Amino acid sequence: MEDVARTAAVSTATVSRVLNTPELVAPETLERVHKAIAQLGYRPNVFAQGLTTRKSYLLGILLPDIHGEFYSELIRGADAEARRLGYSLLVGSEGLAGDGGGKLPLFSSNIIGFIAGLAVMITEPNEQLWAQAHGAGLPLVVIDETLHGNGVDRVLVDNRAGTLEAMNHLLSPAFGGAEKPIAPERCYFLGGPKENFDTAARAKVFIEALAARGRKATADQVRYGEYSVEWGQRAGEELFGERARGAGGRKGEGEKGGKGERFSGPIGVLAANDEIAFGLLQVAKDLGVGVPSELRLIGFDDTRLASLVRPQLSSVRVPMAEVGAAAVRMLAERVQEPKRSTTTMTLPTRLVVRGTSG
Amino acid sequence: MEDVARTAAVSTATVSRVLNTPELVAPETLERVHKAIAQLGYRPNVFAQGLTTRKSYLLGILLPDIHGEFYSELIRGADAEARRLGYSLLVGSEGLAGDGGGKLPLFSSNIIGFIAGLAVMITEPNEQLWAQAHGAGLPLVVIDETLHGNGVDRVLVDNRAGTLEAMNHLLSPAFGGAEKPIAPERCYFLGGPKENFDTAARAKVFIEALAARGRKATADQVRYGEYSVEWGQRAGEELFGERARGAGGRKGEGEKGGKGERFSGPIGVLAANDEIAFGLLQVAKDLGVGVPSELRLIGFDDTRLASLVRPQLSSVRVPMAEVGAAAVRMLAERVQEPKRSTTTMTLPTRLVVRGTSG
DNA sequence: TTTGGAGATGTAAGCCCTTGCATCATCGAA
DNA sequence: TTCGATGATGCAAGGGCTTACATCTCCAAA
Repeated sequence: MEDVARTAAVSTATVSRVLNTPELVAPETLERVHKAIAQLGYRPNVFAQGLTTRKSYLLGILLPDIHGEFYSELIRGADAEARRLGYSLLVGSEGLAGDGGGKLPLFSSNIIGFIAGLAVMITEPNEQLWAQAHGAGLPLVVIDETLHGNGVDRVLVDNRAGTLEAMNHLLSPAFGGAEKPIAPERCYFLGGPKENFDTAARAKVFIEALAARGRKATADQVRYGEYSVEWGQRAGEELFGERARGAGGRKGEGEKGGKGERFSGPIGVLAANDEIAFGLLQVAKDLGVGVPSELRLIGFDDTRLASLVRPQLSSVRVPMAEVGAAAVRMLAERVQEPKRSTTTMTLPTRLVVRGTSG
Repeated sequence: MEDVARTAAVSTATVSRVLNTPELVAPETLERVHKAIAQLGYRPNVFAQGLTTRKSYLLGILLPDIHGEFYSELIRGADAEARRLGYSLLVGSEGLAGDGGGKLPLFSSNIIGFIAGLAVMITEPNEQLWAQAHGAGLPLVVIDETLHGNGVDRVLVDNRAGTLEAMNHLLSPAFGGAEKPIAPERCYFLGGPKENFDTAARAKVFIEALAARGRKATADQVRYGEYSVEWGQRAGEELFGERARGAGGRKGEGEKGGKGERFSGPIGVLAANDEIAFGLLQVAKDLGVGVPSELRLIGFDDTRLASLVRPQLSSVRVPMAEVGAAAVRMLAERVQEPKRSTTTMTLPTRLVVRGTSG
């Protein structure tokens, strides 16, 4: 910087001003300094800058995982917004941390000091992280969980509306009566992990929707597993296995409702994400179960997967990119204005009807 | 830091030593200082640290995209290795940058100064980036391209071996003669973008493999598109559309080899990645093309997708996580020892045979 | 007893910027 | 002509840490 100053015959203060507040510098000086900078290839030292300004343009985002369409899209939205606002985004994930033995910090402490704020999507309770970050006085935004009271900015997804819409689609006569509704006792919910916030919220609404039609959901109807294709497949095998047996198929032990059940009407399944639905769909096809004639299936998230499979998957659209973007935006606002009152933002969901639900 | 020093009745230098070179500090002092640190909740200022040590524990990795199993896995491997080595990883991508209008830097210049080194996987030539990063004197590792001569550390994937193995599998009698080989003129290569390094390398070997069997590959047999399911689908429709027409199907214009060709034996397809293969497979099923009886299909990368679809996809395994890890490792080594001679590392590939290739 | 060296700690310079305040030149208004 | 604004620039004080070098203790060897 001194070299630049000397070359341009100004003081280092002026060089700094050229970079930070050019409107305070005389035009010809500006040009001279710019020339010197270019000529010497000068790049300001970000550490020194950080040291004096105590500002950082790095935001962090912590996700349960980075795999899959869902998180990719979320990251994309978050990153785009961060760039737009002049920040960079550092992505960490539990999945990544876990590789090292489960005890690694989600961000190495090396990095935490660089970060101006942190958006956290920890879908299962994680008090330790919470305490650590909150204790460090780091601006925080929580994605998609309602934990921790109201002392924090939050971005939520309207699980209720989306699930309700899906259930209505399965359980109610369609407009004009073109489709027959599914009987409440023939509806299933295939969740992710039971403790997962989204799964819990969606299961709750599923149960309520059945209750509203006078059916108390059995444990059988609400199944928990994980957010994976494999679990969807397993669940499908169980489900269709049971029904096949029930219909007088193999083993001949009609322990479930007796023969003929399979053909007494289609079953309806709401999956907690598209991966689960995908797995289920695959098994259905393998077993020759007609979709949507015998199985009406709705996924969740409306990831790319939904339109890639055949028949295309009906799914509750969750605006993943917007979630990421909103989180970053809120975070940036809080970073710039640490004492503004906390906000909660709820993003809408909506059912996208495709082939698997008739 | 001064507070800590005062509390522990030592100088700031000793506090610093406690943190950086504890072996130089007397045990009881060590304990006293640690206690003071804990009590005061002291956290060193990373900017000041960076300013004095001129070291950073941030590595960057630049990818064409972050979507999809391939890059997720690559990132996972890179991140795990970075953590293991005490670094953190910052991920950037062309896809992300593109969101902002295509002209955004892949990393905002805010951040570039924080980074100790950069791993770049730019699958298509990008001189500008190259010049920028290299000019800044930033340690660099190039992933999966052979551009830029030998002046750089590189991580490569053995496209040749994998492609060759796949082609042998398609074109040669299987061990024991259980499977019939595909005729060379009935083999197709479905590439990604023509300029893409990997696609180019694989296409080259594909052509060579045919040549070795006396068949000069036609433009028809080597098709370029993009690395997407959609392109796989489109390619499939073209391919089977042609053959159906050729077989005297619709339109009746036998412009391709006359009727009966469809049944004169199966065709073989090598896709440049699993997504393309997935799209093709889907269309094949839609059109009632038997797999593997009429279509023998091999994908590339062996992503999770390959074992999720039915029938499961034969695919050339590319060790994605290892590629990421190797890149980070090389980068860290170069950061620590800037003038060591450059290395090129080639990671092995191998064919994983599953249902789609018989 | 003296002395050299090892071990522990302190002193202070330096890393590279930003920015409040001081200085200086210029110019229009009184 | 003088004076107060105004605009442009310089001066220098930090900001929090690391580390070469200096200092001081203590102990073993001479």
